[in-house]
Amino acid sequence: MLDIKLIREQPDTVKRGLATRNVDTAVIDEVLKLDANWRELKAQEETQQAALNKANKAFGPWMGARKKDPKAPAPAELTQLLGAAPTDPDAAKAALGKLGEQRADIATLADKLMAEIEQKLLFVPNLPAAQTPLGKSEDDNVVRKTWGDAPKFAFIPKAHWDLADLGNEIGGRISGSGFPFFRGRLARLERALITFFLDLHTREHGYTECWAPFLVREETLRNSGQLPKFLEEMYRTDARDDLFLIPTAEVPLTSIHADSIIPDEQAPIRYCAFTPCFRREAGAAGKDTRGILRVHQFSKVELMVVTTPEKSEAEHETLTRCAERVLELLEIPYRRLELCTADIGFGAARCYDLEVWAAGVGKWLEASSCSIFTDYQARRAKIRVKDKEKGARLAHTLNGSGLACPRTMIAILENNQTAEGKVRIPKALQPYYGCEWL
RNA sequence: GGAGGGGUGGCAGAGUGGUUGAUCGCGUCGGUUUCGAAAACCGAAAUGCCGGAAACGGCAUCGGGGGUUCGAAUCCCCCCCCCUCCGCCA
Repeated sequence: MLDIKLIREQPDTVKRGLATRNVDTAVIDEVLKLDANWRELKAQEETQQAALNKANKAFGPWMGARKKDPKAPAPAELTQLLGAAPTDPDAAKAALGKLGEQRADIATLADKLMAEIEQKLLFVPNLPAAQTPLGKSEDDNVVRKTWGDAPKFAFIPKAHWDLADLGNEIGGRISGSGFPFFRGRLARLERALITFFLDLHTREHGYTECWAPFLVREETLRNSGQLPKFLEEMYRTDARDDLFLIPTAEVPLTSIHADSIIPDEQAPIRYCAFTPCFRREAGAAGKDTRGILRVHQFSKVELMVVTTPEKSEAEHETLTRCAERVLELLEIPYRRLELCTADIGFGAARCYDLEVWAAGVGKWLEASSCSIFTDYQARRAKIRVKDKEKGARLAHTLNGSGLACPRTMIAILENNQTAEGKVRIPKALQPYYGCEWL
């Protein structure tokens, strides 16, 4: 969520930023209007409340005094608030009750306005960082680096669906399209990849391994920004439980420190977790659907970091490097794309996509997305850091895939194939897979 | 699923309708003392929102939401979480 104070103080900056993301900035003016209204009502409410509090505080002692002397005069606070000295406690009660109702009416209005403001802000994405390149569409993303060489073949390389049995028919029968069913070699390869990813990040990159729930509450998805905006993308259980299947481990990981304050010296806190990811892909029907290019359930090892605003920018690079390292060890050619303002994710301020080269389909495929959210998620999830001099302030969060299995698997299959249709397992993965050839 | 017990400040733990933002202890920070430290003593210390240049003032917060009341940490209702026992089950 964006900072309401920033919207108040620098509405034009906010609008400019949002405009670069192709967001209709009218919402900012609506929020400003509601906010001005809200503040006025809130001030009224609090003034009234302050007066009532004073009067009520004096009430008890008055009752006590009347026990000794039934003629004890009403305290000044009461007289002042009511305009005249009340004759007896019951009259005072009635009068105070009326004033209390008036206050409650104002409070109800104020609360309604605030709810409206929040409802609007929940649909407003983060502001892009200054470094994020301006752009109108994904075509304006910028290639920041390229690693490795695309393999050369003396034959026409096959697509992954022609190299191994993806089990799409079986999966389709038991769950529907977009649910591959691996048996034998690919199942083992999937497991090898997951273990390899986790071992690398926990042993060499300093991430704490997590095993998180795959079903979460609505509130948890709100914390990390998937809800309320992306409801259509989410699998949801029925009303008995009303839980959501996570679209990424980012969701449970981001909420680990929700509603809490972390001492600065503990930052950065780095987590990684394997989870399956569930996505309805509601808007993407028919696009890149062959093989396992786009599926409803896939495995992913996610990296997630909570840190201070001071350290977050450097951490973004570190995190991205951790993901790139996986690709380098697996000898997969990749490029780092910096997403432009039109293409960065909802909560992100800045984002690198790592795309792997897949020789069979002849495309760059997104295998990782490394984002810095600045305080956007932290504000929703109420994650703060605290330092003696700087006091408490919102934390910064980051996350990135390290990596997603299907796209990594596609690259391995397609890039390492031989003329005979065999696939060589990358050296670093061989101990995990158990042999050199698939 | 059934029965019971709990959720209070960084931790621990009082408080059952009226100056309680909340006793005491531990921990933390500052000071006195000391060559230095420990101990002792004195003192400080929550978060959010609104107003203010600031000092500061106001409001809110005792798991969350609603209610009763002039007034709620304290009474009532709903929800969530944790613990114990029973049942069921991988």
